[in-house]
Amino acid sequence: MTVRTRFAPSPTGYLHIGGVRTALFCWLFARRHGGQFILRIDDTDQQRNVEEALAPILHGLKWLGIDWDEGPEVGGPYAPYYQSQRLDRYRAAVEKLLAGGHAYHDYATPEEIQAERKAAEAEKRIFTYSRRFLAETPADCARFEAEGRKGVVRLKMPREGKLVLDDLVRGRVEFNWANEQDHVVQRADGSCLYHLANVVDDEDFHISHVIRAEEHLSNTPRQVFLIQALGYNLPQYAHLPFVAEPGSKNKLSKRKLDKYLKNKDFAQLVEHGNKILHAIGEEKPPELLNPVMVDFYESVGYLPEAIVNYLTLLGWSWDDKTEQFTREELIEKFSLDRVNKAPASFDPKKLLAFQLRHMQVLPVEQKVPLVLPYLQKAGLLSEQPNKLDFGKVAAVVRAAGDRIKVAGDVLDFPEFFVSDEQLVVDPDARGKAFGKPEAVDLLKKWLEILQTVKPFDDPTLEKRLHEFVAAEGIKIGQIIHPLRVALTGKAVGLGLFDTFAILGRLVSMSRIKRTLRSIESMPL
RNA sequence: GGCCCCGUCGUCUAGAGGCCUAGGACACAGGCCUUUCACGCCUGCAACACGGGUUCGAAUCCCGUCGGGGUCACCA
Repeated sequence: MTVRTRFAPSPTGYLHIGGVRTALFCWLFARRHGGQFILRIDDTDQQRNVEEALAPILHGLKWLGIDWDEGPEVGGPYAPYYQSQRLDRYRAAVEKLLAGGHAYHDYATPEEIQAERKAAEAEKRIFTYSRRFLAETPADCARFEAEGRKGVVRLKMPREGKLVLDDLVRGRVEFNWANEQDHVVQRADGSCLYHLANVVDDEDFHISHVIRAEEHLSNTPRQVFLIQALGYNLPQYAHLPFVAEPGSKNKLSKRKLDKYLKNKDFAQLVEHGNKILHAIGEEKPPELLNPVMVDFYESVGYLPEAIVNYLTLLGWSWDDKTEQFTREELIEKFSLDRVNKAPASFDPKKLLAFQLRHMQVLPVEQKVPLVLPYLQKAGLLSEQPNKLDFGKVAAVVRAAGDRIKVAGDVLDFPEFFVSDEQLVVDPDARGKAFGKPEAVDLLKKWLEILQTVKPFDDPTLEKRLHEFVAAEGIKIGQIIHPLRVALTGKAVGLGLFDTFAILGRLVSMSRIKRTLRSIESMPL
């Protein structure tokens, strides 16, 4: 049997982190078994512009490398893949249901149904529709319609027996048919409902494995009924636990950002992203700067590999120690029977840890293009960088090493890309570094030496500074800290000798001189 | 509330009757390295929800309790 899985987003304008996780598992499973992954668009009942609301979702999936074999943009043998274009299929299914006696026209008003439901609740018994407005013949229909009633089509659900389902992640699950309602499949206006559409499409697309979020588990009986009534093939089901809020078991939701911000780790994540977006002038309104959407991670410079790796490990594991996987390894190793049943809460700190690991394996040449756009958007690098610019960026990236965790972190080091005049000096750092009386004197002496350092590179500079320190009988910190502040305006940064080498002799010396002048004109 | 699902360190998880005085990772604390920061290294803290069974033996099987979540639409 060919494995065919599908992800069926509805066009909401953004890609939710929990949604991608589901898509990822579907994709991984299909790839693992050499099958197909299908993207279907659940756009029934969609008022807004579908293409517009779909674009960010497709973009997000592509960014993560989750490619689809059939669906929007690529088409496929069972097109169309938009539900809004398949309405005739659903209507045909309704006719078949009616013809087979598995559904009936019903003329009860929503209020009448509601009243029955209330009554059942009051008597503490399971609500079962009386079917008193059921119409099985054209004559019945005509009679109700003459009363001005509008008809819907309801499923004639079984009222006894049970459904036994073998779910690929949850194992055996049982439902009593008596608890199921006569669900509506076609509205009074003739349009069809999701569950019907869903089942028809899965059949039409030959979906072999329905892998979806746990919230659909309770919907499964009615879908199974539909499948059986229509004579379709029953797919295998796998209900995934959902991604939960940080530190809780509640489903992660994009609307509760305010609440999540009270979580320290989450607040830190947003703050980190905010800083980067601010620097590149792409600040977003708070509702769009939302780490619940994958777009956030792309815009601050996370690696898709890291997100994929982290998300896969959220609910799935390979063994008791391996955590870092490449995409290929994931495809090779993924299986549904190692998917956990309990919801897993999203941990921003751990995501960052995965990000670091994936950054660490990238050579400098691969990090440079990642980092370039951030420098350009921040106005620190020309749109058409020359060879020299590339060299400098590469040098900064190399020297920064693990300090650049996400691509946007390169903006922590603007000192290498601004002129002396533009250099921002942190007053605290300045005060601390030059508070010692000997600092100015040492800086002046070192400036003399600097002129003669040849070649002006890391090892030579280091050697000369150590000699200087020995000759002066000082501790290395006494000179290193003032120097760093003079060169970068900050107390923290790259290694001092890297800083010298990247800045070059000219800039280094001018920044030291500038600092000396500033101390003289504006003592501490 | 009915139905369904779930319940191992703060978090992600390993664990399919003895390998468990419960392992790994992130986080946290302390230390080391060091030129600041990041990285790295070492050490520590820390969990089988509870109660009954079954068994020579249970985190693992059964029952119950409690707790958490999902779902109950002419939404998807």
